[in-house]
Parts: sequence; C-alpha cells; structure tokens
Amino acid sequence: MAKKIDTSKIERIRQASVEIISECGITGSSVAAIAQRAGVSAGYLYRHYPSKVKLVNDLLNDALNSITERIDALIGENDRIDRIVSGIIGFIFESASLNPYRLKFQIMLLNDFSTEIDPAIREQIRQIGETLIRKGHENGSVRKNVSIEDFYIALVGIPMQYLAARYKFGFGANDWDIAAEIEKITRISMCAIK
Amino acid sequence: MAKKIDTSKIERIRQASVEIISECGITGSSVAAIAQRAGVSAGYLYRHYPSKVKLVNDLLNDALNSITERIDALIGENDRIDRIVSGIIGFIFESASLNPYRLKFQIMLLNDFSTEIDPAIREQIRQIGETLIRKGHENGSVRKNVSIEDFYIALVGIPMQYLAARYKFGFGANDWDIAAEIEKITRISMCAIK
Amino acid sequence: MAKKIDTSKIERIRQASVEIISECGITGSSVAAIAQRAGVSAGYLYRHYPSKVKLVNDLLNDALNSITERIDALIGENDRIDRIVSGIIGFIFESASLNPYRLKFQIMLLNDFSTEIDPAIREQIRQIGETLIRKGHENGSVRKNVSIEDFYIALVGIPMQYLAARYKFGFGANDWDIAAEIEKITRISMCAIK
Amino acid sequence: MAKKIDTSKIERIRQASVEIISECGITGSSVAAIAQRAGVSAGYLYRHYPSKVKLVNDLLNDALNSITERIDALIGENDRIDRIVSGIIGFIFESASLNPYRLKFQIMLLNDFSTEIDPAIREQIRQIGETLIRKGHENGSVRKNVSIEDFYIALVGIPMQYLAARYKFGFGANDWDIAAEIEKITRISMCAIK
DNA sequence: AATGAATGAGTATTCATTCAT
DNA sequence: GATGAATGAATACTCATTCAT
Repeated sequence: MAKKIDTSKIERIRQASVEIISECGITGSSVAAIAQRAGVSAGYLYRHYPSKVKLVNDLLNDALNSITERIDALIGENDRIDRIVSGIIGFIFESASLNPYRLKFQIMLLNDFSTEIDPAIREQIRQIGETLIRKGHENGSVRKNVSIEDFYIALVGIPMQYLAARYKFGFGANDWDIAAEIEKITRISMCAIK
Repeated sequence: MAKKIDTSKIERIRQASVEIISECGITGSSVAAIAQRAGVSAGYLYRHYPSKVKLVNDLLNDALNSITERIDALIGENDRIDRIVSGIIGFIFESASLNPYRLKFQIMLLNDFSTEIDPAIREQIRQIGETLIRKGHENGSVRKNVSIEDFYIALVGIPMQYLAARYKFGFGANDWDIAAEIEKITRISMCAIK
Repeated sequence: MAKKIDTSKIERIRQASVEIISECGITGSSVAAIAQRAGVSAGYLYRHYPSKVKLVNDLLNDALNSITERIDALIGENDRIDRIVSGIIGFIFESASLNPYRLKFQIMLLNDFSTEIDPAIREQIRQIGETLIRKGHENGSVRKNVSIEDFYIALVGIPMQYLAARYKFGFGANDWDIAAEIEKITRISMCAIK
Repeated sequence: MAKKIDTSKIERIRQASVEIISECGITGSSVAAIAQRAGVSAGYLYRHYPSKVKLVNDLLNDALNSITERIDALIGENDRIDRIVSGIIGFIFESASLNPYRLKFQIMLLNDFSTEIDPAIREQIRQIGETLIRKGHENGSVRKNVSIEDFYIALVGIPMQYLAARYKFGFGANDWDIAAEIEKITRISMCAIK
C-alpha cells in the first residue's frame, strides 16, 4: 500500500500561507517564509502546488467556496431572505473569530485588483445572486429592482467592511457583543436589498 | 541656468504609480515599470521620492486626504447628515468615473493589512467620526449607539464595495444611472447610521 | 536527502573576494564579479554571507586574526623579542609568496580609513602590544619608552610597506633571496623597538 | 579680457575630494558629494576634470609630487642623507598636522592596488632613489646593498605607517612631542638604509 | 560661464523555482 | 517521499556623466 499524502502538512501549508499573506500581502510573502512557518521544506510545497500563483488562487477559491457553499446551504434550508442574510453574516463573524487571518485574507483578495477571480467561482456567485433575486421576488422580501451587486454588498461587502475597519483602524472597544453586532449588520444589510 | 523641473513629470509619476499599483499591487509594481509608464527614468523618480515606500505612502495619504477634506468641507457647509452622506458618496462615484485607477488604489490599500495607515490620517478620521456622531446626536438624525465603524461603512465602505464588486466581478450593466445609484446607496448608507 | 554543501565553494568565494578586492578595492568590487570568479551564483553567496559588508569584515578579521594568532604563538614559544619579530616577518613574507592577493588585501584595508577595525580585534592587538612591551622590558631587549605604535611598525608596518612598495612600484628584481630579505627587515624592525 | 577661471573653486574641489575620499574611499565618494562639499555644481566640476578617475589621478599625482619635489629640494640643499631623511619625515608630519585629510588620502592611495601610479611619477621616484643611493655611497652614509625599496620605506613607508597606526587604531596619547617623534622616526628610518 | 535636471547603466540583495541526493 | 543547495532573473536604489537653459 502506497504511503498516504500527509494531509496535515498540506493543511499547515495552507494555513501558513493565509497567515503570512494576510500580514505581508501576496508578493510580500515568500515561498520560503511560508514553508518555514508550515514546518515543511520549500521543495515539499512544490510537490503539491505547481507555483506560488496556483497556491494563492487555490486558497482564494477555497475561501470564496466556503462562503458560497454556506449560502447554498442556507438557501436550501429556508426561504426567508432575512434568515439567509443573518446566517451568512453570522458565518462571517464566526469565521473572523475562529481564524482572523483567513478573513483578512479574504477581504484583502476580494479588494485586490491584481488577482483574477476564477471564472467558475464568478459564475457560481452570479447564479447565487440570481437565485436570491428570484426567491426574494417570489416572497416579496426584496425590492423590485434589486441587483446582484446589492446582494453582494448585503451578504459580503457590508460585514467584511465592518471587520476591515476594525482591523485597519482599530477604533472602538475590543469587547463586542457579537450577537448584537450580527443583528445590527443584518439590519443594515437588509436595507441594501429591501 | 539649469533646466527647469518639468512639474508635469511628477504628476505623471503619481498617476502611473496609481495605475500600476492598482493593477499589480504594491510589491508587484516595480519602480522601473512605474517610471516607464510615466515616461521618465528610474533615476528621475528617485530625485523626487526617497523610496518606493515613501512614494506609495504619499499617494495613499493624498488619496485619503482628498476624502477627509471633502467630508470636512461638507460638514462645514451644512448640518444635515444625509446631505453629508450623499455628498461624499457622490464624490466617490465622481472620483471613480474621473480616475478609476485612483479609486481602485484607495480600495486596495484600505483593505490591505500589510500596509499601515499614517497615524495622522487615522487620527483625522477618528475626529471626523466623532464630529459626525456629535452632530448626528444633536439633530437626532442618527441612532443613539452609532459608532465610528458605522460611519466608516456608511461613508466609505458601502460605496467603495459597490465599486469593488463592479471592478472585481463585472456583474451588471455598464450603463448606470449614476444619480440613481448615488441616491440608492445613500439610502442604504443612512440605514447604517440611522 | 538534499544536496550537501560544497565547502570548497565557500573557500572559492573567500579567495575570489580577496583577489578582486585587492585588485579593485572594496566598493569597486561587485558581488556579481566575486561570485563569477568563484564560479558560484550571486544567490549562493548570499546563502552564506548576509551582506557584502559582512563578507569583507569576515575576511579582514580572519586576515588580521591569522597574524595575531601567529604572534601569540610566537610569544608562547619563546621570550626573545628578536625571535618574535623575525618570526612574524617571516610569516608575512611566506604569506605574501603563498597568496599575494591576501597580503595586498591586508595592506589595503589596514591603510583604508573608510573601514572600521572590529573593536575585538583592536583590543586583541592592544593586548599583544602591551604583552610585548612588558616582556621586552623584563629581558631588556627593547628600549624604555617603546610604544604600541613602535611594535606595530616593527611587526606589521615595515614588512608590509616593503611589500607594498614592490607591488605598487615594481622596482627591483623579482628574484629575491627571501631569507636575506627577512633578515634585513628584521634588523630594521628591531631598530624601531630597541 | 576674458574671465579668469576661478581658481579658488578649483582648489575647493580638490580639497573636498581629498577630504571625502579619505573618509569614504574612492568608489565610496560620489561626485555629487564632492561638488556639494566644495560648494560648486557637479557640472562645474566636469568642466575642469573630464572624469572622476582623472580627478583622483590628478590629486594623487599632485600629492606624490609635493613629496618628490620636497625630496629634490632637500637633495639640492645638502648632501647629508640623514638631513634629507629627517627633512622629509618632518615634512610629512607637518603635512599631517596642517591637513590630515591630505595625508590620509596619500596613505590610502599608496596602499591601494586598484589605482595605477602615473608612469612619469614612478620614473621620478626611481630616479630620486638612484640619486640617493649614489649620494649615499659617495659619502658612505648608507650601506652597500641599499635598494630603492629601502629608501622608500625610510622616507615614506615608516613615517606614514606611524601616522596610519594612529589614524586607524587610535592607540597612544594624543599629545605628542612632534620634534621627538621626528627624531625617533628618523633614527629608525636611518636603520633601513645604513 | 555655471547650473542642476535628467539619464541609464550598474549595484546589492531577494526569491520563485529546480533538482541532486 | 522529502530536503535544502543552488540558481539567476528581477528589484530597489545609486551615481558618473551629459546637456538644455
């Protein structure tokens, strides 16, 4: 029986990449630094990712997938738009508290015009948007002329900018009432689509 | 007499920097590439900026200053928070249509955790936030527990995420009714503070 | 297992540095030129020396150490100052014939006021000087008011200037009677301390 | 009547060059820095020296000439070798106290194998050496087999190494009895040729 | 005459990537 | 499989030199 790939090493590479890239930016992060923080050799990294660019793309796609999958799940679970909105905002805040590096990484790359979004992901996001528009129209929970951008802002843009402001400017207290924050952001986000 | 400094060259360097950085990221943009696009030599650039870091900081500070100055002006002109909000959103959209690179540059750097905001700028932003909170409370146009972050997303976060979504995903039509957009986004942004 | 470090490469870098620096001066010697003469890549050099400055300092310290170590050894072996003086002069001439670049390198850097001597080396030299003064006074082989500078001249300055004159002006024949030269220089050097 | 060349500017360039080069080395000294310290423009400097290399060569030749001229003068004035030796040593010490930069510059370049001595100067030095050998033999004040190198270290090498040791290592007191030093060094230097 | 703006080749240093072991 | 030695192209920055004014 052939040796299994040591998935924990791969996971360490992924987490190390996210950490270092969120701290130093993409081009500011060297493969050597990533490998070192992951506790593997640079050569090992290259046996699993053909290039640094592919690694970063993979990570970004996964990060976006985790959000789209959650939205898909929420859509499958219930029809109420407000539940979907508060569900995804809760997910983002939870993700921020579990792994802030990962959230910073997502925010950074979603606002970085030097990296392209994988067309498949873009298409997936477009479909989610259209599904949500249709659903919203069916049960009258969104306004007539709501657009995909409006949903993007509501589900992703607003909560992430809220967190970005904290990370970037560090205003305000450090002790939040997370449940209250989620409720507040949900209310704001609903304004974007209702 | 020696040659006169060609001031247009400085401006060309600034614009080229903003363009290339918004396309390639900070570390992905080489001084040589910037100089070439500006039509000057790399050496020339260094006679006016002591380092690439200083150049980028200068550009970012100017970009942020242009926003804070506009907010200050709007605050000075009138007391209605909704006018201030729509004024700054209008300014951002106008800026996006005049010089999209500059706006991309701002969005990118505001969401990049590998660069620090100049403490002077951060303080300026904090003061603006507090002034707006006080004003809003005085005339009852904002809710009780509104925070600086709430104002940040209302004035900057939400309009910029709209634009980021367009730039990054390219959904939707290219022919906007800008006035209507501004009105819509103002309404959403007001939800963040009201 | 990864490739083994080829230790001969390090030695080649050291020798190439000494050669090129003795020919072109420190700032006149590029890292690229050194790497090329050593037959390694520039990147390789940087995996073993953190900077050009450190490389040069290392080489200079080693070169000075080789002299101070020899003096220490000679001091340990016998008490006669004249034996120590002729021993070190012999060592310098031997070194010049084995590796003239290395000697040129030493001469150059000892007479270059743009580089600092490592304080540890300076202290070592001072201590050697004081030991020699004490020893010399004990057995009456040096004059009363002999100073550290006098010993510096005797042990290092005079033999090296003799060689510098050859290298720089190229007077005289190329076929020396080295033993006689050493004897002559020793006699002159003894005048500096007796 | 045509405007005269402003000789004071030229002199300032020369002195500034000597100062900066003695502090930073040849390649470590930029033309811009030299021009600035001289209070002239870089362009002005280039109207009088075709290149940095030529400037440095000129300065070195002048520095060596000032020594050879003094030796020639001393030879013309008297026949006693010891008077010539003490005369030139006195001249070097005087020069060191009037303009230490200049002396450091001379020491550095005489021990720098990356710059070539002008063949005319070398020939002049050789002739001086031969004259001194002949004179010394005539009046029996030097030993039979004395060489040009012996004279070089007696007249230049030994006094300059004394000064180099002070500059480089900073041993010893700062308050010398210059007359006594000159006498001491003359005695040592005479050993090199007697 | 004198300036200093402008250049571009050159320098030290880094880093993605390869490959011998 | 896994390593890390080795590479060399790329990057930020400097500086001798030129030339328009």
